Amino acid sequence: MYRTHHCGELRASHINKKVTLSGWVQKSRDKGFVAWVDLRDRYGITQLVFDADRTDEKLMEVARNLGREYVIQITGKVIERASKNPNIETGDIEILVEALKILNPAEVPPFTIEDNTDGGEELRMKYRYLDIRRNPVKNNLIFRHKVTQEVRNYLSSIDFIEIETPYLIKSTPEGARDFVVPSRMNEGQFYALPQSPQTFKQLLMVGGMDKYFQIVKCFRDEDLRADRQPEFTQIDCEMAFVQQEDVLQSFEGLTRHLLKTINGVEVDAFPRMSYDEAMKTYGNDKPDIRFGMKFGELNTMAQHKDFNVFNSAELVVGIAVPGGNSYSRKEIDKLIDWVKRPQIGALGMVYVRCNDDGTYKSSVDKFYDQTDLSQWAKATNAKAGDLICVLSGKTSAVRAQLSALRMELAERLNLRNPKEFAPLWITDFPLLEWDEDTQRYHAMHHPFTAPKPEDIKLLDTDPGAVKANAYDLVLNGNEIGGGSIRIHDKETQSLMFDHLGFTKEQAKAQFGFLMNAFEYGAPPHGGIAFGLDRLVAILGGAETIRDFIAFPKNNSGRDVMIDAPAPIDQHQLDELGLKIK
RNA sequence: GGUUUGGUAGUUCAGUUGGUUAGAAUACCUGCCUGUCACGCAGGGGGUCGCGGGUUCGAGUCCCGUCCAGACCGCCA
Repeated sequence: MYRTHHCGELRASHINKKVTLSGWVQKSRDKGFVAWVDLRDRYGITQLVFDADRTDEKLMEVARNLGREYVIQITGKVIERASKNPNIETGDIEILVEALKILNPAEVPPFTIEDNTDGGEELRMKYRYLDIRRNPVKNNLIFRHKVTQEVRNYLSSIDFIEIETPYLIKSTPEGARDFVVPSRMNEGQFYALPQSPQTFKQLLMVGGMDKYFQIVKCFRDEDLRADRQPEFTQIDCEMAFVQQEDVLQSFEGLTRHLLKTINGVEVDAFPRMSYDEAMKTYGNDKPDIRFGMKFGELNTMAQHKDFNVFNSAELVVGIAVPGGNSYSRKEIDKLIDWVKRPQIGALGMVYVRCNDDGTYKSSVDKFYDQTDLSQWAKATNAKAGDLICVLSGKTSAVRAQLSALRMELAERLNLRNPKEFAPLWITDFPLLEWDEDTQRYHAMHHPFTAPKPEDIKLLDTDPGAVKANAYDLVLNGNEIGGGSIRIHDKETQSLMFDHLGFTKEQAKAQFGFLMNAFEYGAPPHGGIAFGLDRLVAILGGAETIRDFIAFPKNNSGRDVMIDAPAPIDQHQLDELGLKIK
């Protein structure tokens, strides 16, 4: 037997008990007359004591030579500490060791296994198995387990069934790039890994499994970010015989359950906002509504003077920065430089200082008087002491720029409190989106999303104006879930493929199985998928999802621990009938 | 594909205007220490300054190229 107890459970009530513990050497402190060793496992730390008076001389010598991260097993007696440590759970007791066995010695680890490690990101990823021994990483993985367990509990309690769908499926041209897998038995042919189990869950609805969910890996071969991995986990869900309202209610329930059980937070009914309103008010389809700084559109009150920059702009829009009037000229110039960075791309920024005496001082005083500026202040909801930042230009670009500025300023002003949770439904997304590169419309969500019935007539005349029964769930400025009511009849589906530029033959080749299924009694259905990694990170109050993934990939999609991806043998290539150029 | 920041001891970093033998902290090793728990004290070892080229009397420092890593833009139905 390797252990009778774990390293986090012994208390004063165990005094005089003989116990066996196994774990890793966290640290030893040798005072000469006495030496202590902190023994660590997943559950905590227990102090071992070796004492010149009470410990055998040979054992004392072994204890002195233990290195960090040695795996050892000890047997000894639980005794009361002469000086207690109130900072740890087991701080009242220690183990007077009688026998010690080194189960496995260890090299000195490349970084310290402590909460505040000295190791950098890259090194920790290379030795992720050591990183996982550290509390912050370990606790994040346990946290993730709790979240997934609550998801399964809740969805099961309302009759959802978890069903696995295949990983080796077919590549489709729409959407993200696929990861492809060559087939040895079918030379020259390829599977693709799913970007989501979308069509399979719809087929499960046709199959009568009217409430399905799955916690499932999905794969997208696109460039990475701090919150994006090439393989990621979704909580994928679908329901039959439902309208949009049913889906929103069910998954508002799930989200509320998670906030309550995981974070102990009770949230009121989630507010809802149309896509158009979100874009107009926040310049963004995933607004963080924990703070204000709403957009004020200024076209009517800024395009009547000789300021050509504004007069020629499609949109003039501003936000009020709380307390921003205290910024120095230099700080404002820096802000202007910030929005002019290529990543943001604004050509410039007009600002208005809102003085405490109710007057205004702007960078465009040559063109606008106090009356104009006071109207701007009203439109942006600016108070005395604020700073109004105004951008202008093409609508879509300006909204993106001002939205980026809004988030940056909120970050600087500490308005993004990770302990506060502000969920928000965004509804009524456009069905289609114009793509400049390919000069055609693309599905904004995916090609199975149902147009709003009343908008179908617009498909031929004004495709961009057609709205869909599609929705996103936004939490603190992050899209944590998105879904839609799906098309469930063959006619509408083939109409959609038409508008997306598929020929009849292409549609049949790609999605014939789905069109066929729709001929055999497909029920009305819809669903949603949550990004689990991101959801867990946000509930955990962190911004980077890598901290909540046991073995994540780096910025260039590499696993630096196993050094993947890697070339394969010529033999393997030959078997697969592949040739590297 | 683009913009940008970085790469110096095991690790995290400093290194000024180009100038003597490249430093600190921590980790590691040795010794001391009668209750430590971020133990303390004394001492010690440890460097291809990412790589290649160039400018210069002289390059960690300047220039060019390249590799690697991070953040962001494009991309992510």
